[in-house]
Amino acid sequence: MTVTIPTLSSIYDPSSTEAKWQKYWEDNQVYKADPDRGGKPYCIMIPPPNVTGTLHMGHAFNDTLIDVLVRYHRMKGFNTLWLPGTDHSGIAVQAILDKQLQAEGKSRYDLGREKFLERAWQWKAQSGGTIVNQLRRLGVSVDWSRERFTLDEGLSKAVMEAFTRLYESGLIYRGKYLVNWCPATQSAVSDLEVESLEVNGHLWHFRYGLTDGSGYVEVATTRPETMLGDTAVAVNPNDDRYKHLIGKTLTLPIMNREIPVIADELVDPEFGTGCVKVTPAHDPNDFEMGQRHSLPMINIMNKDGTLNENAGPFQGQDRFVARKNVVQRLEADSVLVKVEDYKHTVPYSDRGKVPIEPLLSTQWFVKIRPLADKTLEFLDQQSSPEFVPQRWTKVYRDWLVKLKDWCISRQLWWGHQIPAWYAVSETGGEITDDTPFVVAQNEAEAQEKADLQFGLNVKLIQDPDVLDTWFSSGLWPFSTLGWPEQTRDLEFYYPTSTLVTGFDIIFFWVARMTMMAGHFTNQMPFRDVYIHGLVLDENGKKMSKSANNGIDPLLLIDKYGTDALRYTLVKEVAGAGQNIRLEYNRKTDESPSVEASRNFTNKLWNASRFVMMNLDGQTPQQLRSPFNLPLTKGDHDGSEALELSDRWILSRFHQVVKQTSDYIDNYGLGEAAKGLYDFIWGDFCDWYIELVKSRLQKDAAAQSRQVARQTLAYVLEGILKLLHPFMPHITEEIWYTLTQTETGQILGLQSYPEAETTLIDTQLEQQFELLTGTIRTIRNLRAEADIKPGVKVTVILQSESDREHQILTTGQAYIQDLAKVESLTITNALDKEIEPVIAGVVGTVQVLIPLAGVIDVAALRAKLEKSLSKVEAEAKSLSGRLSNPKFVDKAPPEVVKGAQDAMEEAEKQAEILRERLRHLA
RNA sequence: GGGCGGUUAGCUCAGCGGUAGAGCGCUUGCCUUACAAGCAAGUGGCCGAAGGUUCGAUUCCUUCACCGCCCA
Repeated sequence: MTVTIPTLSSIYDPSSTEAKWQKYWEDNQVYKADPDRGGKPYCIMIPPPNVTGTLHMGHAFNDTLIDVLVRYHRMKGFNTLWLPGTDHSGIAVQAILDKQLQAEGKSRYDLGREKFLERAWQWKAQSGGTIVNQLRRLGVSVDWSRERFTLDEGLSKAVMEAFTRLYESGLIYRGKYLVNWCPATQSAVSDLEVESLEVNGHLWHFRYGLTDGSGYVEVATTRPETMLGDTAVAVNPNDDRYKHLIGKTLTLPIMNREIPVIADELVDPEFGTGCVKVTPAHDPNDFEMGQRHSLPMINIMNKDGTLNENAGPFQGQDRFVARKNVVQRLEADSVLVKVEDYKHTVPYSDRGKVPIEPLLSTQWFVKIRPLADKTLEFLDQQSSPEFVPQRWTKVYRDWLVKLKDWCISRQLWWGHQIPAWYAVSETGGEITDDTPFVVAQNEAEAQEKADLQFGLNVKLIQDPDVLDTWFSSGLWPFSTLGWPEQTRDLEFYYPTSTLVTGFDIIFFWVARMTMMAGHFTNQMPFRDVYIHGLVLDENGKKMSKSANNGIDPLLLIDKYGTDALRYTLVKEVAGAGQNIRLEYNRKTDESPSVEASRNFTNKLWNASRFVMMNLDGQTPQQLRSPFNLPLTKGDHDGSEALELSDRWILSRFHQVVKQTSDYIDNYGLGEAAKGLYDFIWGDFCDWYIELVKSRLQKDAAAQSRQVARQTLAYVLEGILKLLHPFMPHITEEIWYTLTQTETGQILGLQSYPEAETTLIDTQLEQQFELLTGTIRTIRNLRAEADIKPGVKVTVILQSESDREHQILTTGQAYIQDLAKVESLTITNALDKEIEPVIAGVVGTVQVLIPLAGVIDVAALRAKLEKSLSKVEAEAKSLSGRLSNPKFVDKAPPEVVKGAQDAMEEAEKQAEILRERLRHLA
């Protein structure tokens, strides 16, 4: 059977190729994992994007890095699973739906919970696939058969299980505490969903009179309306100014409530007047003081941010309207002392974009210390998980140390409804703070429990609230594998290998996963955490919806191809998890850096095209390797047919194989990508292919020609494998064409190249550098002398060194070929002076090109003088160093030797250049 | 206020004890039939500032300046 390798078109077109392979991989379930196939497990869970979101650059970056790791490990023989999925993102989705309803003049309460959720699922079905489909365009090698969603049946079961278990072990409780209330979404939010913003506000000072009429105290606040809920004024117990007031009472203006003066260490005597008003139901610090001193907690606010019946005359007013009115009233009552401009930070709701209101309400909490402490034990005693780069460990650790209880209830409908059922018949049909409840995994179980506890047929109502989305995301690494069932997947793939994520999500997600995993699985959910930076816009600014400065990855994919975008993102990531900046022109949607990667794909394409054109229709398998591995010393099994350039490229290739694996194994993905770029473009295309061209001509020696073809095919196939994790589509396409493989053979499932150290010859590589250096010098001279590219020249190479002489002789055909040299003389000494001549030097080789025509003597002299001064400066610096006895004594011998060699060479070069200048005179 | 990161060629960034690199840009030649999305040859930097350690500092330490991020 003869298969012929077709020629490729001269320009690579990514769009059709990428679509073709994406479809093929998915249709044929190429990346479906099977725990029973054996091998060592390698598993990564996707950081689940919001189900209704769209793909942004952050996803493209994150998923590309993961895909490189996953594809690499798969090719390295690991039993690999990359599991895709999405989360339901409670607040974000509900906000969108509420907005839609608002546009229709309705609210979710008009619809009712059931209808609302129907609508939510509809919307998820309709727009929810968007991001997943966009994900496909990145060419990710995920196992689609295992795709998960946080509201799936399985994951919901995991959530119920986790909740009930935590509750039963006393780690979840319901209680009345101050929470961060977002009046816009009308839900409690966690500490993390609060963002502190600096604002230019005011500090209002007013007086509270002593009840006994003996004077007054002055307090200051940035939120005057809260005075309506004041239940004390506090001073520092050591503050001599106010000691005598402790225990007395004040009359609260407007409300005419008698409130005590209390002493508390928390009060900073230096701040303001040293007296602070205490509003326990509306301020975190005051709340603590209120608890310490058993103060009444008066809530003056409704959930929508308006004041309630406890606000007296201001009932029904919005909090900001009330603020103005309260101030006006205080002024009218002559208790307002002054108003200062005051810069301070105000907590804002991340989602709702309005100021947070600390509000006293009954919520569900996770008792965090036991969970955090256990996680800290893993970190401190087992260094688990391991952070890359290491410095993030401290950020993670510090956060766990100071972590407080986690409010997990959200006053939303879209999410996992809290599995608590209230015996409302006990409290007149209403859920109150005191209504007894049972926690169970489902209603039937709850009824059973309740019947036992409260008597038969007690009327139950499930808690209307849902859980924080991060509660379910915290279970993601194991719930996706089937937990709480002991599934085969869980047994084999858990704990996962690496978590790849941005530093912005360490607190939100990473810590929650480690805490949940520590508690439920008694181990950390991943071995490593690979933290990467953010993709910044062309001005170095964080991309955000509000700044509207996002760069659409799909636009760049359309323009340059997925592989080009992927390669750009990976290449830039070098270094220690820094942010990367993406060059971008908003007017033209062009990106110079992605374009550079696109050019690289085209280079690879054309190099492959060249190779294939010269294989006479043979595949690499048919051609076989140019040698038989393993090569052992003294073996002559075909390797003697290898020419210098063959041995050189094979050495370089295996060097790069080693380097690439070393880098990837240590999360140096950017370095690996750049190394491949340099090898492919520099070594393979610029040198090897150029060197081999003459051997591929029809009239070349048959054996030499065959070995060149074998080497080309061998190295090209290796390149495709090495590059595949970074650029999966183009490499798959070329490999498919090159190997004329049987159906079902996929490059992504081939073995990654292993470094063959017997083929690495650093000495040979060094020698080769003299040849390339010589070629460069001749080219330089030609360019300087303005010799047309087509014109062949005569060159004399003179060196006293036997070593150099020998290398030049071995490679003389290369020099003649690549430097367009007609007649090449290699000599130890010049027997007669040749003039006119242009000259240069490389190593200690004198390079001479005699010219029949006129030479621009002045230009040549300038050039020689420039080279000379450079070389002299180098020689001087080196000799200075070498004449310093301290250097010779203390520096490592190889450094001293290196300096000596370099000085000798520099001096020799200087001598040659001076000689040439003399001749010019 | 506390912590972290950055400051290297015109631009975007590597390098991090032995005297500086890439891509893009720029200059000059080339349609040398794999590639003009290319080839070849060039140009371009007292490596933010000042001290210190060292035979030697862009690289390590200290201080400072500026930019950015996180936490209060």
